[in-house]
Amino acid sequence: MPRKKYHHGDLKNALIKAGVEILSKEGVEGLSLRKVAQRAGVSHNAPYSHFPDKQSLIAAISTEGFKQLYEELDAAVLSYSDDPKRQLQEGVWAYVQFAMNNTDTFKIMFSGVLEKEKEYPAFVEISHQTFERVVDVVRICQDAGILNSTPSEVMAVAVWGQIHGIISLRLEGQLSHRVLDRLDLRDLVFFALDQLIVKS
Amino acid sequence: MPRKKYHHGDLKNALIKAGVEILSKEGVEGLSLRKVAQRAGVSHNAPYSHFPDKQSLIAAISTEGFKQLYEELDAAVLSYSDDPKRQLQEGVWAYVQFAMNNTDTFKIMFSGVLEKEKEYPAFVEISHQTFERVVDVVRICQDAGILNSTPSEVMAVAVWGQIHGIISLRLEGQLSHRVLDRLDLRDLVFFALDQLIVKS
DNA sequence: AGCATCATCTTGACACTGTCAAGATTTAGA
DNA sequence: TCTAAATCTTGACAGTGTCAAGATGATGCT
Repeated sequence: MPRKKYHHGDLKNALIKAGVEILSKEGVEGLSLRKVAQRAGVSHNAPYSHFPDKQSLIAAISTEGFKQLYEELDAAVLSYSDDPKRQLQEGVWAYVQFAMNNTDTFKIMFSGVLEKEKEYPAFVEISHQTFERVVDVVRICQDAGILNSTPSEVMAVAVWGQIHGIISLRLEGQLSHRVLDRLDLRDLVFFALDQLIVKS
Repeated sequence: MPRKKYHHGDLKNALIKAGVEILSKEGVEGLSLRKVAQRAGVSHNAPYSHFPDKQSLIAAISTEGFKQLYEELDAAVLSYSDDPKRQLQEGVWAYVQFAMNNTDTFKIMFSGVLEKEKEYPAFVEISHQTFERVVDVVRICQDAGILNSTPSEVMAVAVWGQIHGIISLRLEGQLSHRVLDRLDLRDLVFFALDQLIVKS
């Protein structure tokens, strides 16, 4: 494999991977360009050959996160292609699990650090693509009559926002014990989702 | 007023105010202890007489943000005390407006920087209090039959999560133009809220 | 082949950050 | 008034992102 070349071979990806690792071990606070470089075994300025600045590295990490999220979401949805409601539920649950298992990557993906002036087209594309996947599922559920027949994108925002909000509040520690003692996260999310589903 | 005393008189509050100002002018990135101190007209280490570290200042700023949010929420709700649905809608709208008008304060309040090991009791209290206010409104709506009669706290999480998620995605630039071109934010939020309301 | 160009990586420097230690100054309490 | 505490300043340190300049290796042209 491409280890030990002394133009390293595949920095950029090594840097992204190192970033993800630091993120999961030390959290968002501990993520610094210099530590990423050190962990990849290069000097503190090597990253600048591949990323113009720190934000670009973060964008790349976020992009990678979205790719993983997309795949897990897609896999979950495909597993129940004969049952629209189950498809919606398991897709949502995949989203929640991704957030819980990759807390800090998830936070960085939605940390508002991105998209100020710059564009990061790869990031924009995969996040759009992910949203489109949600729209797909919503459309299927609308066709099956378990979601209101509003424009699918609008309904998708309602669904996505619902879940994203709950998981965000959860990660913040903002969810009251009086709630979490009563229901575990899966039940809570499914309850919230049920509120959006038209009663048969 | 307490200006010009040379033990300054009321640093701590001056620091918090300075922090809020920097936050609104330079964003989260631009918020540093030293800049806060400079803006308050004291040396770079003066803040340490009032806050043990930067996180504590952030906690104080967040606490102040929650107080303001609580008041605006409360005022909106009280304005329509004869109409439960309107009460819910305008409360929600106050939440959204606060987020849009105080973008960076809002982000810091929910930035996950808080509540790691330390406690910040004032912050915890006002955020709990705010949540309780939401529960109140939810309970009123349940009594009026426009929200499902589930445990109020659980239903409140569904409502709060819904709105919080949409506004978070909005602040991230994650809301597709295909949605925002069709509906403005108020209509979008109200549509999402309507999905939670039982059809009469 | 040899050579020049270019990408990649290193070294060194700079301003800025959060935080600690020590000292100065003001206020408050006996 | 005198002492102790609270408040604020000065100075230092390691860590940060980023710029500039140089070294090192790979690539491609002749």
